[in-house]
Order: sequence, then C-alpha cells, then structure tokens
Amino acid sequence: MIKCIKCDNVSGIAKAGQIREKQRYYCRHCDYYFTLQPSSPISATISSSHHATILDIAKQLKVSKSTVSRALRNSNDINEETRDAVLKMARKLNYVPNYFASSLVRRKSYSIGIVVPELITNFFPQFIIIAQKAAALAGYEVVICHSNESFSNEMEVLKRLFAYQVDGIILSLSSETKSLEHLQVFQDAGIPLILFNRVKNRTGFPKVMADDYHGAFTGVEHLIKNGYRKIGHIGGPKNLQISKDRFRGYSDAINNYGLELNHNWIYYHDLTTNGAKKCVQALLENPLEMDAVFAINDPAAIQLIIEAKMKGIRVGPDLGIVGFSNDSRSEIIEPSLTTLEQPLEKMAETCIHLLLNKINDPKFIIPNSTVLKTTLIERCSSRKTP
Amino acid sequence: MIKCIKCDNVSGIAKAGQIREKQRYYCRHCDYYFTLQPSSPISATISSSHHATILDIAKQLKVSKSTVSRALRNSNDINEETRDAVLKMARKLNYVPNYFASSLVRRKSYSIGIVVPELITNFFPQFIIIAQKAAALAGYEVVICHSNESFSNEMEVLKRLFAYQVDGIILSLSSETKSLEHLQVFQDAGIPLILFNRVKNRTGFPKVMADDYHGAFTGVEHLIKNGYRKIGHIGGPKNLQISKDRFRGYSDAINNYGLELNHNWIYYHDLTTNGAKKCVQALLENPLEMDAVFAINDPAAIQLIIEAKMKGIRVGPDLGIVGFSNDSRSEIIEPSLTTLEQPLEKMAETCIHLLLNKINDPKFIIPNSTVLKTTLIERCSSRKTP
DNA sequence: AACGATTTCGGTATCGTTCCCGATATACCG
DNA sequence: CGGTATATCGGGAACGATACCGAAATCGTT
Repeated sequence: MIKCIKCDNVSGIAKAGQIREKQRYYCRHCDYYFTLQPSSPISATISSSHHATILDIAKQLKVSKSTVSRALRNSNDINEETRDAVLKMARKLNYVPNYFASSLVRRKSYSIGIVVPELITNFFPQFIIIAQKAAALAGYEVVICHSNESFSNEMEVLKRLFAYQVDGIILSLSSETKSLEHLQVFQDAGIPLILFNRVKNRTGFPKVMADDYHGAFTGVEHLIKNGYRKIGHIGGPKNLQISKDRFRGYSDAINNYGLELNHNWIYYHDLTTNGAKKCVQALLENPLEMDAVFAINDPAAIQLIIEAKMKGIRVGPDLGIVGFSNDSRSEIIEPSLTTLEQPLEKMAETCIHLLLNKINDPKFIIPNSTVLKTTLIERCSSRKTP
Repeated sequence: MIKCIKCDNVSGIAKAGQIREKQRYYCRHCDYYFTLQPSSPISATISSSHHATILDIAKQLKVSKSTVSRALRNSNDINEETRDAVLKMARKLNYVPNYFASSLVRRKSYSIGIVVPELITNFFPQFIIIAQKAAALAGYEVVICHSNESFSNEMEVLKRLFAYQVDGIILSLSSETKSLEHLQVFQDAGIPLILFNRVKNRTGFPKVMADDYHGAFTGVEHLIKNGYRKIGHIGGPKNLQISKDRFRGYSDAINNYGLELNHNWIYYHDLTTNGAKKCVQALLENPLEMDAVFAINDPAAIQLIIEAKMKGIRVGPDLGIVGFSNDSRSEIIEPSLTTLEQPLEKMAETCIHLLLNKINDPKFIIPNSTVLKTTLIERCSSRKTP
C-alpha cells in the first residue's frame, strides 16, 4: 500500500509517470507529487496490478482449482463450508473472473449485439438504454453498433459481431439494405437473430415491431376526421417493410373514407437528414395542392414543418401534418407535431427476452412476428383551428 | 450446401426448426418450407457451424499452427509464399480468429470502454459515433455504457468494464459523482483512463473538455452586448467541474462589464429532465426580475423557453436566453436557442488518440488537460428586437 | 570448404477457466 | 460387516491463440 509522504493518506494515491527506476506518485488529498523507491520483489508478487486467479485462491486454501471453480459457479456438489471459504478468499484477493478464459472454454460470449441504423433521433438510444438494462439483469453484455444507414457499414459491423462471437443479435436494418443474404452466416452458425423496427417480411428471421399499418391508418384517419381531404405522403425506401406497411395504412385509410389517392402527392426519401430536406423541398416547390401530409417518420415531418413555415404556409390550418415515432423534437417544435408513439420499452424488452430464451434453450421457437400497439399523440400540427 | 427442393437455389436457405430428426428449412426465394434428412457424419464434420481454427488451416497445408499464426499476424519471419497460401486457405475455410483465445494469451482485450451519463441529448450519441469510428480504425472495439446520472450505476458499469478487461476507459462523470476514489482500481491496474466533458480537476486523471469558462464568458458577454443587464444563471451540481467553470465564466463576464451579480438569480439543478423542470418552475414562480438567463446546458434552457412562453413571457424581448452544447432541439424550438457549440468531433478523436497512444506506449504521457474551443451559435433567444 | 549469419519453421508451454472422470470418504441398508 | 449409494473433491484435458526457443535450411564471406 502506498502512503502519501505528506498527509499519510493511503487512498487517493495515483501513479504519475516514472523517473529512472523510481515511481512517481500523486496524492489527491493534498495535491502533492512525490517519488518512492520501487517496491521490493516480495510485495511485487502480490502487487495489485496482478489479477488474482482461481489458482491463487486454490493455493491459499490448499484445495484444487476445480473446487474453487465449483464454489464460484455455485455448483451443487460442493461442501457449504468450503464454498464459503472460497467466496471469502475471493473477496479478500479481489478476484474478478477472467471473462476471456471463461468464454473460450464455454464457447459462449455472454454478450449480444445490437445494430441500429442511426443515433440522430432518440428512438434508438432509448431502445438501447432499455435493452441494455434488461440484458444486464440476465448477466449479458451488450455490444452496440450502428450502420449509419449504410449497407456496407451494416455488413462490416455484423462481421465484427460475428468475430466477437456474440450469442445473439438484435438488428434494425439500414435504409440501404435490400437483401438479407448477409445474415445467412448467423443462421448457419446457429446464432439467433431478431429484426426490430426496420424489419423485412418473409425472410425466416423473427421480427419485433410496432403495428406500422394500424399506426399509419390511425394517423391518416385522424387527419380525415379533423377535416383534411387532400392528404399526401412522405415515404421511405421501398425496400423497407416499414415503408410498405405505413404506406398501406395510409392508402387504406384514404380509400376507406372514399378519398382520392393522388400519386403526385406521394414523395419518397432515404430516411437521412439530407434526404428528408431534399424531399420536403421538392414537395413544396410548386403551389401546394394538398391540405395534409402523413410522414413516415418525425424527422421528415419536422423538416416539413420548418420549410412550410418558411414558405408562409400555416401548419395546421393550411397543412395538417402527422409524423411517426414521437421524437423528442416533435413536442418542442411549433406547432407541436402530432405523431404515433412506438412502445419503445416493450419493444426493447421483448427483443431481449425472446433472444435470451432462444439462447438458453435452442428448442425455443421465437414467434415469427411480434407486433406491438402504437399510440396516437394528438398535438397541434393536425388541428385546422388553433 | 443445402439446396431448395423447389427452386434449386443454394443461397437464402434458412433453418426453420426441427421435426423429429429431420431438419426443416425455409427458402427465401420461393417462400417455401421443406424438410431434409440430417446431413451425413462426414459432411457434419465440415459443418459450417464449426468455426475453423488455425489448426484446421495448419492441417490442410501440412504446416504447424505457429506458422499459420505468424502468417495471419503478418509477422516478418515467414516466407511470402507460405503466407499467401495460409491467407488463401483462411479465406477458403471462412476463418475468423477467436477473439477470446487471442485476448487470453495476449492479456489485452483490444477494446476500450466509454461511459456516458445520459443519452437523452444528442451530444453523447454523436460523441460515441465518432469515437467508435476512430477506435475501429485502430482495430479497437468500443464498449458503451451509461450511468443514467447515477453514481451507483457508474460504479457498476465501471466494475463490469474492469472485469471485461478493457485496455482503456473514456469517462464522463455522472451528476452525482463527488469523489473519484472508485477509479483508483484502474490506476492501480495500469489501465489508462481519460475524463471528458464531465471532468474533475486535480485528480491525477487526464481530461479532455471544451473551454467551459470561455464559452460561458462568451455567452454572457453576448447577452450583455445585446442589451441585457440583469442576467441570471441556471447551474448544475456544484461537485462537477463544468458547473464551476461555466459559473466562473458567467460571473467573470458579469463583473467584467460592471454589472451586478445577484445571488437570488442563480438556480441549480441536477442535470436531469425532471430537475430542470423543477428548477425552471422555481425560477419563474415570482414576478421576473431578470431580463436574461445563461443556462449551463440546452435542456435547461429549452425547458426555460417552454415554461416562459406558457407564462406569457416573450423569450428574446423580455427574457434573453443562452444555452450550452447545441442540442438538436435548440434549432427547432421557437424562438431558436442561442447556444455554445462544443467541438464534438475533435473531442472524441482526441480522447481516442490520446488513449490509444497511452495503451500502445505506456511511456507516453497524456497531457493533464486538453481544452478545446467552443463556438457561439447566435439564434433568436438572445435578441431583444425580433 | 568452413564457418557464422540469416531466414524460416516446428515444438511446446502458456493464458485462466470449465468440464469430465475417477478417487476417496462417508452414509446407509439389509 | 459387506456392499452399494451419495457427497465431495482432485487431476488433467480441453478451449484457440501467441510467444519463446531452438532446429533446419539457406546464404554470404573469407
């Protein structure tokens, strides 16, 4: 134990470089630097920089390392007294199990990978927070990757996760991803994979998602009930299921209420910030025929509000807008954005629980698709009268 | 290789449960389920679910595994021809190195831990994106943890990172963290640690941060130059360095321009959403004496704008507001928020590079403190005249 | 031709843990 | 008391990669 030569404190001492063979230290309590001769060989062997192993515990207790391993893993064929002694010694020696050795022999990493397409909106960060907490409760680490809406990035991070030998994967596809052949390797290796939010149908991979169809239907229905009649749409990449489902919800609502579905009022973008901007500008280029727009997500809807206001269009009275996902900005913007909230918490927990079930029991069958309800959040952007 | 019995495709075949001893498959191309007899023992031994090891490569090439290892690690004492042969075979066998075995023997995890206090604003997510990219370029994995502004959570994730044997740590303190004694263990183990953004002075730990003092000074100076005279402050927990530095910048600017520093105009909160709300409500409870507020961060400033508007106070003309960090909401809100932008990219890259330098060369000394310039973003919340 | 230097490779120990198998020792039962 | 069941533990082989040491083989030099 190093003691400060000024205030005699033993805690709060930090190493601060070396001078010749002498070690330089820094005391946090008295803000003082000092040097000490290197510790003697004897104390060096019990230096705290050396991690204690089960062998160290075994030697101290004169038992075999198998016994120590059993005691730590709380196996049942061990005497209670010896187990207590082992646990006590483990605490005393500050033992921390070596994750790599354990994973190597058990052929399990006790970690799961989460791949998200972006971290701009707060949808995915919040998903991650909840998922991480749920995974940690089961003793699993979470490795977070993001593809930045690029297919090649997605491939790359998945390759990394594969090399990392994660026990399972939770994936939300990038907007560029068209085929799922790059996921074959996980299927082959028997590593369970769940798609969420950005899913794809008929792929053999289980999926967890919000009820995009009904959400969209509800959103558009809400616009119609509020008196809007010429409702346009900002969609996403056609290869994504959410684009299809939300479009179907939109068009079915339009048809259901006997309105006209005008294909000139439908615009698509790639879900990036830049793409949304260009898309919205194209939509607003000519004199506006529509009186409302249902956008596939909040960033696009928010961009539309901004640009419409710049053009002098009164959002609400002149142009009703409904978004999707309830981004943190949608409450802030003026007029505030009506949007469909996704059940984030339930979605994240469902993903983790299904995946862990599958990991712990290969016979467990993950339901092909789990659909969770969305909630309409009515705000000002969809009100004709202020 | 499994072939679809309908369309004869070999790719896009997914396992879909088992029936007795028969394996059930699903073909993505023709959307068709079928079953096949289990593969023969011979093909089972070369089943793709078995990861190829260097020993497999060695056997195929009739060389030793040492040679294979050398070839893959691109060591210099190896013949070019044999190396090429090894690399070719590695590709053929779909070899992926076992991360755990490698880390075990090299006593390095090739991963670094990043701990952030929150993921609500987009400051930390963006930091993570950049840091992750920079680390990946150097072949390092990044393990992301968040403390949710709780000291006990911070302890816990740090313990996990320690057990995980990360090679280095980048940490932004939680708002509750008062002492840094829980970081001692990393110092003792020789694991480099860098504090960023939420730092603490005189601790012996190197820090990377924005120039909080000058940023705050500039922000308040900007308010003064725009005609505001009675400037209040919303601060953060007093144990955090950013709270102190930004307060100093605020008070020095006030004093420098001969204005009065009224301690009744200074409010503190704990940097949480709830805390900001309560703090702002306390500030607005009585008839407003101040004509401007400098807030320690954007969430507090945004909350102030919202509540002030609800009270009929015209933000800008009646009450000037300046925030800190340029959150994505600050551009959206009305009136838009004047704020100090932090050099996110530079901060993240600096952290990674300093840390990797230290990891790769223990003699490298990380500068005790790296301070990066902030930029004032002028928007509407600090303009008296619209 | 003899010798040393260099290149190239194989053998083997090692990292820290888990797991299987067998060896004791004790308990139990007829 | 003999024999079988059970509890408890030790020994050693994995897991897959790296690192060290020394052995061949090749090369260059005098």
